[in-house]
Order: sequence, then structure tokens, then C-alpha cells
Amino acid sequence: MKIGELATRTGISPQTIRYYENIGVLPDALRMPNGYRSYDDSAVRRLGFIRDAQSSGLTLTEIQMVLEMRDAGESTCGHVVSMLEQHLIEVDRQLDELERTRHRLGQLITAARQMDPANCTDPDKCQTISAKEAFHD
Amino acid sequence: MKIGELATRTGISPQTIRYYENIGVLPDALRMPNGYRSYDDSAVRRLGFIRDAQSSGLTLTEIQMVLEMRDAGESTCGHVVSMLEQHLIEVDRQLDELERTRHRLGQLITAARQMDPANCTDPDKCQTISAKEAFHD
DNA sequence: CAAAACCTTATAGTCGGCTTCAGGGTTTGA
DNA sequence: TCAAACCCTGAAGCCGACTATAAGGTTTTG
Ligand SMILES: [Zn+2]
Ligand SMILES: [Zn+2]
Ligand SMILES: [Zn+2]
Ligand SMILES: [Zn+2]
Repeated sequence: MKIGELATRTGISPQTIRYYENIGVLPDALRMPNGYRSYDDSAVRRLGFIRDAQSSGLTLTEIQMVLEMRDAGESTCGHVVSMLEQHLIEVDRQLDELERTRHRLGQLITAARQMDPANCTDPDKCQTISAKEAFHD
Repeated sequence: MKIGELATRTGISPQTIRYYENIGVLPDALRMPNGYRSYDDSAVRRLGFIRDAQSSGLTLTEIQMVLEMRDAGESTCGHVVSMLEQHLIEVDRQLDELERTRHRLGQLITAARQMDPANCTDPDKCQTISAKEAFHD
């Protein structure tokens, strides 16, 4: 199949597919006599894996490492599992950070709501903005 | 004070302070006769606010909107509160997405651990990698 | 009095994951 | 038959928040 069909079957644009080939996440495609890229079903599966792996937060670089190991015929199980575990730690750290952020934001909003807008006539001292203490637990 | 002292007092590098001035988050600094930027304590407070607002996940663009309203002498309370609320919605969406990501990743790891590496001798079919079903609840 | 340490500007590079553009060639269908 | 729709390449642009580099001028310190 040509790149356009692969694109419609996977929901990934032709440009993106060529980009994946450029950075090595997809192997160099076979070519038809006219130079057009030619794909079979394995490309569909590989793109599906890439999308799934991305939805677990893996970067293209991480995905590429896995796929390169596989392409090299190595037993990837151990490496893959430890990479996934490493990535889980990253994701947990992001979650932690985002939850702290959410907490601070909630406090700021609460503090802002409790203020009396009537008291906020001095443009140099908007209470909402100056509610610095809301940032510091 | 000169930019270097402002930098040490706020923990924000001189380059970053100039960058903030460039994009308009800091007002154009006063200049000394030799062309050096000259700051007073209000710059320290403003940078402190920027850092605090960033730690609640506000972008510099959002922060700039607030500061511009304030600089224009508008009563910012209402706008600020609604912007903060809007931003809280964004953060909640990010949290949701990240939690789903974490869930998928956990499932993938569980599935990968349960596999018998002895069964993974065919390099074209690494079980860990092919555990696509782990991605789909 | 010279070197280190500071200050200035403008421009370019970084990260990741694309998207868009410019300027072609090929295939398909009315 | 000829225009639309597809394909190709390489390079550049985009987002955000910086960071770095180049090529100067000024001030402080020993
Ligand atoms: Zn990772
Ligand atoms: Zn106010
Ligand atoms: Zn926001
Ligand atoms: Zn395996």
C-alpha cells in the first residue's frame, strides 16, 4: 500500500509517517519503481504500537530504543520492562508535581474569592494579585 | 540595584530577567547614565509573583495578561479570578490525562512481568512489546 | 593599570513532536 | 487531455521558556 492508505488506516498523516522514518522510529520503507514508499500490514501494526506506547507517555526516543532492540533481534523483555518501570517513576513524579500545582492553584482561588472587591479600588494593589500568602502554605 | 543584584536576590538569572523584559512580563527597566538597568524593590516583588504564579502552572502569557491589566489600572479581581478558574480546569484535565497514562503504563508493566522470558525466543515477537492488549482496558 | 567581573545588544540554539512550505514529479478519473 | 489528487525531497517554522553565543562597552579589584 502507498503512504496515503497507510495514513488513512492508522490515522497518522503522511508527513508524520515520513518524519518517523527520518528519525528512525520506522525503518526505511521499500520503494516502488516510481520511488513511492510501499508498505505492508506490519507498518500498520508498528504505527499502532507507536501510538499505544505514546499514550502511555513514552517518548519517541524511548520507543525507538525498544524497536531498535527488537530490530536487532535482541531479547528485549528485560530492557523493556526496566524501561517501562523507569518511565513509571517519571510519570509518578509528574503526577506529584501537578497535584501540588493544583493544590496551590485551589488555595489561590479560594483566597481570591474571599476578598471583597470593594476593597480593591487601589489599582496598584489588586488584592487578588497581591495575595502572595496564598501561594505559601 | 543593578541586574546582577536583582538576579541574586530573586534567584532568576540576568538573561532570564532581560528575556522577561523583552516579552513584556517585566516593564522596561529604568536606565542608569551608563545604560545599565536600574531596579528597585518592586522588581523583586514582581519577579516573586511571577515565580509563584508559574508554580501554580500559569504560563508567562497568562501572567502577562494579569500584569498588563494591573499596569493599566483596571480592576483585575474579576478577570483574575475567572482566569485562575479557567486554568484550574486545564490543570484538572492534565491530571486526568496523566492518571489515565499512569494506569495504562501500570497495566503494561504488570502484563510484561507475567510473561515468561523463556517463551520469548522469537526476536520478531517479543511478548513484552507485542502486549498490545495491555494498552486496551 | 590591567585583568576580572560586570553590563549591553542581537541572534541563534535547545527540547519534542510535529506541521508547513517551496518546488518539483506521477497517477488517476471525468 | 488535462486538472485534481497524489507522491517526492529538503528546509523552515511552531510552541514555551529559556540558555548560549558573539562582540562589544564599563566598572571594580588587586
Ligand atoms: Zn520516560
Ligand atoms: Zn483586585
Ligand atoms: Zn492556563
Ligand atoms: Zn521479549
